[in-house]
This record gives sequence, C-alpha cells and structure tokens, in this order.
Amino acid sequence: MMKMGTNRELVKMFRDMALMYELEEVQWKPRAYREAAYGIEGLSRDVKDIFKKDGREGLKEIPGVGDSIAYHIIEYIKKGNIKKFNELRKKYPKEITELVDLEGMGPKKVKVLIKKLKISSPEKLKKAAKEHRIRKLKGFGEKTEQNILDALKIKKESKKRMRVDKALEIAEEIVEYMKKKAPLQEIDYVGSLRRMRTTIGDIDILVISKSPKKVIDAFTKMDSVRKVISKGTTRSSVILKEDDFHADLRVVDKSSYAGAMQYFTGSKEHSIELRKIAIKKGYKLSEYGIFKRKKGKKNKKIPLKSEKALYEKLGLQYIPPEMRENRGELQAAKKKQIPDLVELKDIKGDFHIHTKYSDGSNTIEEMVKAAKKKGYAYIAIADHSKSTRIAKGMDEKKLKRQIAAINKLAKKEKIKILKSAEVDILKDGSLDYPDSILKKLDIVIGGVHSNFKMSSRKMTERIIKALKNKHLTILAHPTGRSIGKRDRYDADFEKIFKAAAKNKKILEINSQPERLDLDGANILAAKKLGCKFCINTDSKDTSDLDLMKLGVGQARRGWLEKKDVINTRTCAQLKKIFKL
DNA sequence: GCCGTTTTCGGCCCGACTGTTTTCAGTCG
Repeated sequence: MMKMGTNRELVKMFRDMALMYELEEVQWKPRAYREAAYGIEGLSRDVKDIFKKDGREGLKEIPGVGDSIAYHIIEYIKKGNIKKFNELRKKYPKEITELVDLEGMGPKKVKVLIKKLKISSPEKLKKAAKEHRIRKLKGFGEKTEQNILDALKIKKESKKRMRVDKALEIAEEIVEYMKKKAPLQEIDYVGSLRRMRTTIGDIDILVISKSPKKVIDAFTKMDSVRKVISKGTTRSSVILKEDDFHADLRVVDKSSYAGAMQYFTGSKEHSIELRKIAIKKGYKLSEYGIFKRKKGKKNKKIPLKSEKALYEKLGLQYIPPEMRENRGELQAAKKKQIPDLVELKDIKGDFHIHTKYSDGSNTIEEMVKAAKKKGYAYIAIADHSKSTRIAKGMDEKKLKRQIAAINKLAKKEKIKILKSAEVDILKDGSLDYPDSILKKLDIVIGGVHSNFKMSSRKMTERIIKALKNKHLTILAHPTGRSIGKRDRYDADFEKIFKAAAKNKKILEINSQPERLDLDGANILAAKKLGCKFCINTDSKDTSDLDLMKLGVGQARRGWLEKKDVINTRTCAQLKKIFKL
C-alpha cells in the first residue's frame, strides 16, 4: 500500500462522489464533498497518520471534514473502500468525469445524455454527435452538437497544466501586445499566475479601459489565438495555438479595478471566504467591488482605490496574492498577523550553481560574472558528486581541482565564492564523498538522485541519516518530485522536517520550474516545525540565475519572511551560520 | 454535509456568456 497515496485516492473519490451527488440532484452535498477534497489536498500529512495519532477528532480538524466524511475516511483506511461510493458508482458509467470535464458540459447535460441516449464514454458521445442524435434532444441544438465535437477534439490534443515559467512568458507577451494594439489604461496578469502556483491552468488578463470592445477585438485577433470560445462586451475567452492553452481577458472601468483585481486573482476558495466575511459585515462583494446592502433599494458602491483598501474595508490586513489559498490567511489577516513576506530584492546570493565541472554549460568564471551582475554578495559553486553519472559527477580528484580553481579565483574577486558540492545521499543515507573531502567544503548540499522507489520507512531513515551527518549543510530538493514526471518520494516528511529543524539543517527551495521543491504547501508545513530555508536556482547556465523569482514565489506561498531565508543574510552573518 | 465573535438550525458567492429559447437554464470562472 502506497502511503501518501491515501490522501490522493480520497481526494479523487470525494470529487467523484460530489459529481455523482450532483447527478442525483442532491442539494449541498456536492459542495461539501468538494470542500472536504480540497481540505485533504492541502494537507502535508497522511490522513492515516492523523487518524493513528488523533483519531476521529483529528480528522475533523481537516477543513471541510465533519462527522460523516470523517466516517468515510475511517472506513477507507480500515476497509480500503467506501460503501456509499460503491453504491453511487454502480448507478453511473465510470467515465462520467471525462464527460463532465469537456468544455461546455456539466452535470445537467451529462445526465440527459446518459438517460436519453445511454452515453457512457467520450467515444459514444462522439458517435452520437456525428449521427446527429444529440441535436434532437430538448435543450440541445445544432450548435451544442458541434461544440461537443470541438471539445472532444481539443481534449484529445491538449495536455495538462502549464509550467509557471512558460505561462509567465506567454502572459508577458500578451500584455506587451495588448499595450501596443489596444486603448487601455492598465493591464495585468492575474489568476493563479499572479499567485505563483507551480503550474498554471489558464492565463487570466485584467484590463482597465474605456473602450472594452476595441480591447476585446484586439485580444481575439491575436496571431496566437486558435479558437475564440466566448466574446462578449466585457470578457472573452480564447484557446491559444501554443499547447491549446486557455487565456481569459476581462475589461472593467477604473472604478471597479480593486474588486476585479481581487476577484480575478482568486483563488476561488479564498474569494468565497472573503465574500462570506463581506456578507457578515453587511456588504456584498463582487468582481465590481464592495457594495453596501440596502433593503428594497439599489446597493451603493463603495469607492476603493486599491486591493489594499478593499481588504481593509472588510476589516482585514492586506493579503499578498501568493497567500490567497484559503489556508488560514483570512484568519491571520483578521488578527493582523500577515507575515512580512520575503521579496526578490532581499536575496543576496545563491548556494546551488553548476558549472562545466559537472552538468553545467558555463565556466566558474562565467557564472561568477553573471552573479556579480545580479548584485549578489556571494555564490556557492556546487557540482554533482561522483555517483550522479548522468550529470557527469566529479570524482575526488576533479573536486580537488575545482577547489583549487575556486581558491585561485576567489583572491581576485570581490564577490564571495563558496566551495560546495551537490553530494549524493546514497541508498544507505551516507554521503558520496569521504569526510576528508567534505570538510574542505564551505557548504555541503545533500540530495537524493537515485533509488527513488524505496519503502516510506527506508526513505525516511535514509534522509534522516543524512540530516544527522555533521558535514551536511543543506538538503536539496527535499521531496524529489518532478512536475508531470515523478511524484515526491514516498516518505514521512513531517519526520524529515522535524529532523532538519533539530539538526539545524537548511531546507532548499529549488527554483527549477520542473522542481519547485519544496513548494508553498511543504514550506508552510516545515516552517511550522521550525525549519529554516534557502532559495536556490540549481543553475545549469547563466540564464538560470533568473529563476530565483520562481523560488521566491514558492517561499511567499509558504508564508516565509526574510528572516526565514538564509540567503538574505549578509556575508558577515553567513560566517556565523556556516562557520566559514 | 459542513459550519458558527449575530446561529447547534438555517444558511451555504456572484455575475457574464451561450444556446436554447421567447424569458431562461446551464456552464464557467
């Protein structure tokens, strides 16, 4: 049995149950099951551990989980299935989620299709559409039939969510293009990109303009647009040629800017909570701003200059976009306990830089020059150790040569160049170099690069053994996940984070877009356990140094302040930490 | 089914767009 898999399986099951209850036309349950799924998704612990430690009451602490759903979770932990889930499953075809996920389809339409045409899969749906059987149904028509065929085609071609670096690039291109081609006062990208999620579902753009029609025309006529899904007087939605990516644009006038920024930045869960707070205070919150509720009369709009003013009007401290995930930030804002988040400009150096000595494509000198250009006070050169053969890891001899080269270069340079290495944490938890070599290094970055598939117990022991090694300074990409390729290792990360805190080891926030490891949720969990962090780029070439902003984004999502991040320290302060 | 500095019962976010209708339901974000 996979360990952390339990959470994922429950999330999937509860989402499916929500959908099936929707088909049953049961009120409110769908929402409750979705909220529970979302609550479980946000956990950094395994529900099994929670149950083992704190029982049913512990489970009920999970946001969205009450008596009934806690019962279902226990049922699943003990028996491996949920009776109610199986009952519902029998009534509906297995592939309903695929049908509902099609653009323009929802539970109501799917239900009619199942009932009237016995459609149970995307294949059967396609056949029915081609045979023009769908247009004859009440509430359906020719257009809907064609849309279904389009949606099936797009679904087939399109891939998963987009990496944040790519989404940033596309969003910036759209913003630049729109600035040139359309009459507008303000344009920003919003949505999950502004919140700096690790992956982006679609690109959201917000515009202030007095001529919305011209703006929307310019948007839908971009060369990069493949299909226009909707085009109204204030909003439009398109599919881009690049990877069939969705982009949405919304135009508002200046008086609605604060409301629209808040609304379109999300997250949805955060916004829903915020609206509930507004209602309690006698207001109504919409994408147009805050309105005073008046019985029998038109609601009166409250002028707001900024998002900050919007939050303050609701009695809250301003919440930075990266924190808006309904993970306790609204409660913190109420108590005026929003942390002063770390910023890119606070970063004074980078501890994880590769060169031609292993798998980097630039020399030490070139990387040093690029770091100086960034205004850094220090960098650490950290190439791979010998066991990482695919990355051309260095043997002891080569590392010694590199150390000598750095010593020589350091004499000429003002920027502090630290000697480091990304040392493999071997299968048994020992490090890939002998102590005699490790002690010559200023910083030792330990990382797992092989034997990913161990039992949870063994992997946890392996990493904790490394964390107890007196030479190790930093734990690189602690969970080992690779976005879209590989899940994090099966291990008890709460134990690992605790061990890191206890042994005063620093956890890396790796800024490579396919890693982003730790990510925001892990960081938040580790911070609560007393861990310290550093944000590294793991650069393979000089342009990779720019990835720092992605790591900072994750740090902010994990509520980190400057003091939590080691590479915001000055050179002098570093000496105390690393005993240089 | 969940939740509570107005509630242990009675609420549960809100508006735009499309396609089908001829005033609105369904879907989306």
